[in-house]
Order: sequence, then C-alpha cells, then structure tokens
Amino acid sequence: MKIGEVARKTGVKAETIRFYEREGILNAPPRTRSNYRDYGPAEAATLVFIRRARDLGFSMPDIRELLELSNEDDRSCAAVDSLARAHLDQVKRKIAALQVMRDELSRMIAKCEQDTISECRIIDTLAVRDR
Amino acid sequence: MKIGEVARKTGVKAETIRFYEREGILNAPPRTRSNYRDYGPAEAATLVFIRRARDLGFSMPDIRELLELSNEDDRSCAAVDSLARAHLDQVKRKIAALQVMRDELSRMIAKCEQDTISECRIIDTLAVRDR
DNA sequence: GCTTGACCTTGTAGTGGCTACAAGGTGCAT
DNA sequence: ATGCACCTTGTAGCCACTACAAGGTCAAGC
Ligand SMILES: [Zn+2]
Ligand SMILES: [Zn+2]
Ligand SMILES: [Zn+2]
Ligand SMILES: [Zn+2]
Repeated sequence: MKIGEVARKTGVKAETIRFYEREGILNAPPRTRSNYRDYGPAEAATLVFIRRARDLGFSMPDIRELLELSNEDDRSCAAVDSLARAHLDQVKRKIAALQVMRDELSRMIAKCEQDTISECRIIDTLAVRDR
Repeated sequence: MKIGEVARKTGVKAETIRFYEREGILNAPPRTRSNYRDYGPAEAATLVFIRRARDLGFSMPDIRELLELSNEDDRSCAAVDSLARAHLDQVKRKIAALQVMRDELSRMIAKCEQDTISECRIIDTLAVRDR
C-alpha cells in the first residue's frame, strides 16, 4: 500500500504519517523501487491505534509508551491503566478549567446591555476601571 | 516602573511582557538612560486587561481587537459582544469535545480488570484487534 | 511519444502563547 | 572591588501537526 491509500484507510493524513515516522512512533516501512513507502496491514493497524489514542487526547509520549506496552502481551496491564487514569484526570481538570471560563464569560455577557463601549459591562469586567 | 515591578504588580511575567511588546499588543514604553523599560500605570492597566482576557481564554487576535475597541468609548459595543459570544461558543464546544473524551476514557478504564496486557480492555479498545 | 495529472519524495517553515536559555550591561550594597 | 539582583537582546524549544516548495514517478489518453 502506498501512503495515500493507507491514509484513506486509516483516516491519518499522508503528511501526518510521515511525521509519525520522523518522530519514531511508526516504523519506517520498506520502499518500492521508485522509493515510495510500501505499507502492510501491521502499519495500518498501528496508525489506527495512534489515531484512536489521539482522539482520546493521549499525548505522543503517552502513545509511544502505550505502543510499547501493547507488545508485551504477558506483562500486567497496571502501567497501561495508570497511564490512562492519569490522562483521564488531566482531561477532567481541563474540563473544570473550561467550565470556569464558560461561567465567567456567560455572566459577563449577560450583564451587557448593548450600550456604548464606555458603558459595556464586558469591557468593564476586563479593564481595571471596573468595580 | 521597571519591568520586574510591573510584572509583580500585574501578574504577567517579565518575559511575557516583552513578548506582548514584540507581538504589538502592548505599546513599547519609554526607556531610562540605561535602556531599561519604564512603565507607567497605563501600561500596567493594559497588562491586567490582557491577563484577564487570557484567563478567560481569549486568543491574542481577540485581545488585540478588544483593546482597540476598548478605546472607542462612544461606539456601540455590539462588536465586543459578538466577539465574546463567539468565544463562549468555542469554549462550550471545547468542553463538549473533552466530555466525550472523558466518558470514553472512563468506560475504557472501568472495563479493564487488571489482567495481562493481552487481556487488557484498554489496549483492546485502542487496537484493531478489538470487538 | 508526449503531455497531463495524480501521486510520491525530501526539506523547511509556520501555527499559538509563551518559556528557557545565553551572553552581556546596569545599579546598588558591602 | 566584588557580588548580586536586575535588566537587555536574540535565539531556540514546546506540541502536534500543517503547508508549502521543488522535484521525481507512473498510468492514461491523444
Ligand atoms: Zn496523557
Ligand atoms: Zn457590551
Ligand atoms: Zn475567541
Ligand atoms: Zn488493563
């Protein structure tokens, strides 16, 4: 499979695939005689793994570790679990921070009565002149 | 005021203040004879404005626009409001996306029963071998 | 056999919002 | 005179891509 085909099959863009190879999270595939990358199903599977993990917000160092762990079939999965749990915690913290922003923005917007800028409660809230 | 003092007063680090000057969202202040930046209260106020807006997640282009608008006292604040509303929408979308991640991660983690990696439901969910 | 077009190759630079140096200048106290 | 905190400029790094530029390869159609 050439890079374009594996890109279509896995949902990972060709440029991103080359980027993953440069970063060392995807093994470099063999080349055809015209120097095109020639992928097999194993690489496609790795790419799907990477894409799913990225969709769940895992970082590239996380994914590198998950990929290594996924090959050690008979070890305990404790490391996988704690990595996933740590990541879940981080996602929860990010949500909480965004909810604070959302609530503050909503309050700010609700107070504005579409007047002139000198009366605008949004600008007031941001500027030192407020309160 | 030298940069360190205004940094302490506004909660914006000196390096970040210089960065804002380079980016053109904070005016370059006059210099002392020894070439140190010499800030007055107006620049400090601008920095507090920027910091508050950043805390609410506004982007630097957004902030540039908010700063420009904040000087036009007698214009309507419609532009301010729509900018804030657009930003709120974006924050809400980000929260929704993170909640999807959170729920998927939680489900994945809950299914794992701390077995070997070949049985791990987390790895299974990511890999093609799943289902 | 020659052109067109889709695809592939490498390398480099840009995105956002900082942060972290490196290498040197200034100001004040001891 | 020495030390130390502070300031200056410039450059590079962070993350996960994305967007070129400039060129090579291959099949189809005329
Ligand atoms: Zn993580
Ligand atoms: Zn308003
Ligand atoms: Zn915004
Ligand atoms: Zn597990």
